[in-house]
Amino acid sequence: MRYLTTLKYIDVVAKEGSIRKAADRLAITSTALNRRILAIEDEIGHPLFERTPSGVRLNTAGELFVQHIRSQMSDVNRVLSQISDLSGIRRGHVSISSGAQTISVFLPKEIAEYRKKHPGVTFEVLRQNSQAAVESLINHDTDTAIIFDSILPSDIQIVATVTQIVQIIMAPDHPLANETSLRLQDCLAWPILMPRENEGMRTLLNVGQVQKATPLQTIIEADSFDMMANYLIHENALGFQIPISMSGQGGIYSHLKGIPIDQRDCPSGLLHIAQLKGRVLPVAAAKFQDQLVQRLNNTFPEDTR
Amino acid sequence: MRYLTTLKYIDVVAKEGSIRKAADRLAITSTALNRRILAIEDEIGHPLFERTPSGVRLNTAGELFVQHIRSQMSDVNRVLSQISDLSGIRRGHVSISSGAQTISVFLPKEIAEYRKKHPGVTFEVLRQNSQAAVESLINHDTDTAIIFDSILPSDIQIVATVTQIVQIIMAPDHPLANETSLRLQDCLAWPILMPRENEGMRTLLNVGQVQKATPLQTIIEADSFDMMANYLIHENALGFQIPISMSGQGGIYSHLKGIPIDQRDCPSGLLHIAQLKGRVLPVAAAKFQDQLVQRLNNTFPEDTR
DNA sequence: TAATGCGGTGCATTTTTTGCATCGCAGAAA
DNA sequence: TTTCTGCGATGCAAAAAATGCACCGCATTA
Repeated sequence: MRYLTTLKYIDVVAKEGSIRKAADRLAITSTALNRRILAIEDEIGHPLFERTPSGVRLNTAGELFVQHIRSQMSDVNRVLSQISDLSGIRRGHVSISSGAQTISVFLPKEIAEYRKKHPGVTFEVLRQNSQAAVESLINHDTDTAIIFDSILPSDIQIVATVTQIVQIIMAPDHPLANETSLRLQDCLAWPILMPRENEGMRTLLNVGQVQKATPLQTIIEADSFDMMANYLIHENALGFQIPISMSGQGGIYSHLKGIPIDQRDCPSGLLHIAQLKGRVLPVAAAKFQDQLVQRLNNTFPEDTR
Repeated sequence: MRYLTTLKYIDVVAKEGSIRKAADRLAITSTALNRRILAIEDEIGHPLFERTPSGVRLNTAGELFVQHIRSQMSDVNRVLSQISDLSGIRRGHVSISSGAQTISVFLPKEIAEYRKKHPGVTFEVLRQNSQAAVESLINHDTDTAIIFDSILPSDIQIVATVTQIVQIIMAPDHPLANETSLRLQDCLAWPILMPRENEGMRTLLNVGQVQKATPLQTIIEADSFDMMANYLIHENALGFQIPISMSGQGGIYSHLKGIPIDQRDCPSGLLHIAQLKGRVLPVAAAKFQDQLVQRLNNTFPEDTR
């Protein structure tokens, strides 16, 4: 969209923090870019950037304006995708934030299913913790997010929620593999693979650990659930995962056994599908989100919404 | 805003229904305008207008796009007004739809009071029936609307509501002027000034008239309440008005007596302050709307919200 | 103190936009 | 029917705007 170039430029400058760097990225001269910015500041009658010796930084007016720009640009995309939808082209692009828990098993399955119906739609998947995911939603960098157990700010709209009991995962020949429920005490004797601090699941586990003062033998802290799952093949250790990632065939988790932790030791978490409040999603994103919501609700109907 | 010119042009063409007429209004050549439109249609990859021998008309894609344009433009205005607000300039523009009942007494008082605090703010007041008011809100032609007794569609957000009992108004020396409440039967002997059919108040009056089969002697039907009020000075007739217009000193209504109609004969109506759902109003408009809402709630606290 | 990297500016060049004259076309009017 | 009018589209030259180049002043850094 040609008429949006200036806006796009401003956005890039804001992100790069420097006119010259932005110009470089946009493949134009810094002077051209500089002048566009001066021109629009003049038009607005108020500077958008603070000039510092090392570059530029948005001032308050700039913050307001850039926020507006981002919402405009994503709205244009929405309208354009609606328009292409009219001609039956059914193309589009969906951009998703996902936590580490859901990204490797659940999401690929869903995307594949969606693309069977709409092969023209492309995807972008970002693995982000909940804070980053929220930020991406606000910046219109992503359309929808799958966020595990985090309190979300009020400008984020929760579209669906399911409860997920934390499970202890292990190799199928592990001595504990035949239990139907485990307490944290049962795990003391075994090496533990622990999700890192900024993962939502860690918060849940901390509850039990702190309350019971259970000194788990954490041997690896990682932010990759896949890495931990793969490790379980090699050492008789214990890891954690939520049911949504255990379900379905294929992938590393199907070779592992998952046993729920007793609720007294570890509360169950909430898995949310969320989007920016008030935002109208592009057709493709909206439909994909619908699919996610339906899938969650069908797979975990016991949920207390 | 320079980068919005093309969008503005499209909007005008859509409204005029003809490229040449729009070009005329925009003070450019039809060819320049035509080419801008062709260019953007090309960019979108889909025509926005249907070409007819007598001009152009929006197609579905165009409808979508124009709707988007309007929301963009009003959003830009909002952001700009927020930005000027930063520099303490406090300028802005408020655009209001009002029904005939409130436009001549209530609104001027409120606007004057607002402008005492914010002299930089300009106003635009449109006298419209409820359908037109709703349409104006949807098109972003007005920011806020005062609508009397109408069922509003779901894309309109009601910000405040007060109940308004219909009053019979008359000259202060009228034989009925000392009653505290009147029934429609009491009015049969007098000439009646009746609001026109498309006014909300007329609907309320019809209820009583039809139910009771009371043959009121309507001598004048008018869509101007001021005209009717002024008429009462010259002939001992009866008119109708709602309390909000009777309150306050000054103006024609302060010389008239208003007596509520018995609720059995005429239901009371609802006066709404409304805006487009989901729209973030410019600062000036939002503050003015706040003032209206507060005024209504303070003046008519008995309201059942 | 020299060097580096930043935003801003004057000027020639390139690209885009505009206006004029004109075409083809489809209803309206004669 | 034919003529006429008003519509959007297009070729071409003129006007306007955006761009790139060379360069400035300035503050920080080595």
